[in-house]
Amino acid sequence: MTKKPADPANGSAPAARQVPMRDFSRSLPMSLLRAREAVMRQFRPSLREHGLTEQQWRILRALASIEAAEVTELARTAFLLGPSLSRILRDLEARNLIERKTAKADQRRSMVSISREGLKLMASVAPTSEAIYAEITRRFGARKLAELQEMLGELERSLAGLGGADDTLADG
Amino acid sequence: MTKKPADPANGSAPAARQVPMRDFSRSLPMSLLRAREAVMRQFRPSLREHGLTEQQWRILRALASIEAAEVTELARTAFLLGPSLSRILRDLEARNLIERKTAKADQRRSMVSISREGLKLMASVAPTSEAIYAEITRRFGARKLAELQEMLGELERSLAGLGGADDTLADG
DNA sequence: GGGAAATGCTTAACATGTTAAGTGAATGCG
DNA sequence: CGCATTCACTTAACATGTTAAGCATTTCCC
Repeated sequence: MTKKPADPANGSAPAARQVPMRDFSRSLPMSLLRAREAVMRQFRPSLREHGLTEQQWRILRALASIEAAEVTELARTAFLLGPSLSRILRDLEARNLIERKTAKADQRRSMVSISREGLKLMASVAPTSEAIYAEITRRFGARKLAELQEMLGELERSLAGLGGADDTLADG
Repeated sequence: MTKKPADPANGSAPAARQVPMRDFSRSLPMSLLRAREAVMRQFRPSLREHGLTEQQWRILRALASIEAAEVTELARTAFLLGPSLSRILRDLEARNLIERKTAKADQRRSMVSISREGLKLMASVAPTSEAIYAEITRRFGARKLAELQEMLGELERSLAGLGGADDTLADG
């Protein structure tokens, strides 16, 4: 199998490269996607055993660290879009893992917090999760991991304010 | 509002950190997700104007560079799961952007290739796409970009063979 | 005060991610 | 040959991503 398509030294390229574009497999989005998938592949089975998806786990973690939050704030913290979060909160509430109550001062807002049961679930998942993270750190190297995170942060910052079209977000 | 929750210097932390775990916002999956989103945010509007999703674009690019491929090979190249690819190919075929024909030697396999119309569409999208990529490269720095991609590749390799549970993939 | 605009959240609609099951075709092997 | 197994791909079912509407509530401002 060891087949290497799109070899630039190919004397008679059999029809490839019909549109002028950089090599597909080396695009930044692909690199990021593949790397992330390699990481998440490690966590998914453990989460699944506890009946949690990656996003549900993100929400519980976010809630456990900030006590209570409005939906919009939670969306920003867990990096989820409003509609996704809305659905997930509905399900987590039905499973009694979170609690909601509308704010007194502003009927539009609802405060979300993790329930006692949610905390118990977290406590049962956290050890495995931390162990996996430790193994990843060990394999890749703690220093390199820190460097990588730094670069990812820089990339994010360098693209901030290059808004993707019609948006006027700019945030606060 | 420049609010910084989970401040470690907070004299009377109001209930946070109820489960022992590293800081949520600094997890590797989150960093990768945020970085990728920052990048994709740049491309999506342009793709959308041409009626393409990110994944559809990936498939067209993959096909344009390798001429024709079996579905499974295409899934690996475009980094998509079988079911996703199956759906997308159905739609792309209905839009006459790709062509399919079952292999003679093995009726199970189907060979997929990009159509003339698909190539035209690609040609109309590629310039904008390349320009966006160039701007990203300019902002972040070409050298740093190469470094980042190298690290991402290393991360992926260092986690290969740490299979996510019951799998016996190991591939070839 | 009162209506237009903004805000916070939810629903809707369509596309993909993820896992499991299904279908038809090819292979292995007794 | 016959049949269980494997293989390539598709369908199905549920969850999330993404964009656009919808619905209260609140704020702005005359």
